[in-house]
Amino acid sequence: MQTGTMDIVVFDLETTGLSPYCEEIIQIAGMRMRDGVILKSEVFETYVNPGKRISSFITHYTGITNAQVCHAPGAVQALAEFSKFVGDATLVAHNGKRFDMPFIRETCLRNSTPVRPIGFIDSIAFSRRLWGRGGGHGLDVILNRLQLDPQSVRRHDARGDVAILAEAVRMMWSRIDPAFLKCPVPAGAGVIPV
DNA sequence: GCTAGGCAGGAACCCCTCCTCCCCT
Repeated sequence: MQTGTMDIVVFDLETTGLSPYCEEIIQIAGMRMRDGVILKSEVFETYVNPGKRISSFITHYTGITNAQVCHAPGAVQALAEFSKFVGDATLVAHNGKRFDMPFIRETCLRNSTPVRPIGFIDSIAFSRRLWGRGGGHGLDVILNRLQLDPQSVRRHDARGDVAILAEAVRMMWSRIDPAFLKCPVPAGAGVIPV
């Protein structure tokens, strides 16, 4: 993060399943936001070859096929490129504390990839801060609360999810701290390849 | 329309453990 700026990268993973310990990443997308401004030209996106078959359930859920990932880089290369894109920015993902960050951590561990610490914010924290406990904090619930149209993007594709999540984060953040001077919710830490 | 793993947060209770629910693909 540069002095005087709040650089974050909103990101999303698609995977072959829910468990970080036995499933693999198949797509990564990221979008940079600086001081509350979404930099739509500063995007990262790649498919990832999982080294295993994508189940029909996941293809149906995400729209991602085996053909789309078969010539894509593997997780080690894809995560290394993502890490370059991220730089020193703080990562933001929805339910990332339980899903996306463990997926990166465990994927690096399995591949003996050296990692570095990186700041991380779970966007669920913005929702909890704004709307308390009732009603849930799933992405669709939040989009509905913010009157954002989920049909405007391809949901469950990392590129679509990250675009609409970035807008949701921008709106939630601005309702808490319109100046975007610092993160208004507790930030944690995760790891990303060196 | 469909599966399954981990775990935060709350309850009950004074420090842990158990329980339930959430949320991601």
